[in-house]
Amino acid sequence: MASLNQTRSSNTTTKATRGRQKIQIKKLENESSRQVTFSKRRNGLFKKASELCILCGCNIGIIVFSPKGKPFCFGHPDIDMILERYLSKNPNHADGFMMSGDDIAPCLEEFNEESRETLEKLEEEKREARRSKRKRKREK
Amino acid sequence: MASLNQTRSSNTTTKATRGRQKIQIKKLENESSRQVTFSKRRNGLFKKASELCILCGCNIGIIVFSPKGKPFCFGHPDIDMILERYLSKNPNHADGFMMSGDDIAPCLEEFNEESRETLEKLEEEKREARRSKRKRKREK
DNA sequence: AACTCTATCATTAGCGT
DNA sequence: CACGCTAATGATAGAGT
Repeated sequence: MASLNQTRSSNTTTKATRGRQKIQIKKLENESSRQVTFSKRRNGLFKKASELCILCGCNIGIIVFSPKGKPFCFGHPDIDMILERYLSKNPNHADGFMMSGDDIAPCLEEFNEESRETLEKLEEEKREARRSKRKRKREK
Repeated sequence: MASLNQTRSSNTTTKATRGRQKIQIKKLENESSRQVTFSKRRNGLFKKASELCILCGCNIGIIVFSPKGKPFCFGHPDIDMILERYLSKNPNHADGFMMSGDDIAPCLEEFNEESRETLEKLEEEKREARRSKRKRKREK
């Protein structure tokens, strides 16, 4: 049974599209693609939130200010209940788990190429390690 | 070139794992798997939010109350700024775009098997239509 | 600007540790 | 209970309409 894995090798067959391409997580400078991405990903985010609510029976509130400053909200059961509950429970915002966006990804302002590249190199190494591990496993 | 698509037919080769399985978006009744899913998906949600912030330069605040009532927050630049901005801009919560979780997916309480199945049948038909369309295209 | 489409990348269900 | 893994599902970049 011949390996058919690396068919699609190239040049004669033209693909319909290049499909999804990998992107860097950095500010989109092109105005219109930023707008498109904003819509798509905002929808994706709200969908994820909705699934989490249903799967785990939890309550979630999300407020998004678009680049232009327009607010978009998601809430289950509804955003105001979430806010009330949050504000009454955390009058001084003391307890509970708190995460700033900067914890996961560097802040926009402080973001620099070097640290991004370092992070990516690490991720790529991880993927590579995984790949070769899988390969070795198959060869056993 | 023989079709290799339906290899993996079965019984001799044992896979390491069954991999990710499709699930219904309905409340997880098993306590521990609900807890695991909650952690995983909450992290996923925060990551998505963080990427959206960076890509589009927008501000996002998220408040999640776990099934047990513990609050988890995400905020860029930080949750309190988002809340202040939201509350001052929308003192009576009138303008802006608002979405309840129920708009995307049926509310937990009102969720019934029948409507879920209907929705799924529709999705499946959509997928099927897409598949056959693709096939026809290939045959041209 | 909101849709569709496809190829590709990213997330995660179900197990093990 | 938080992590690691693999195979699968799910999200989406880029292009077209």
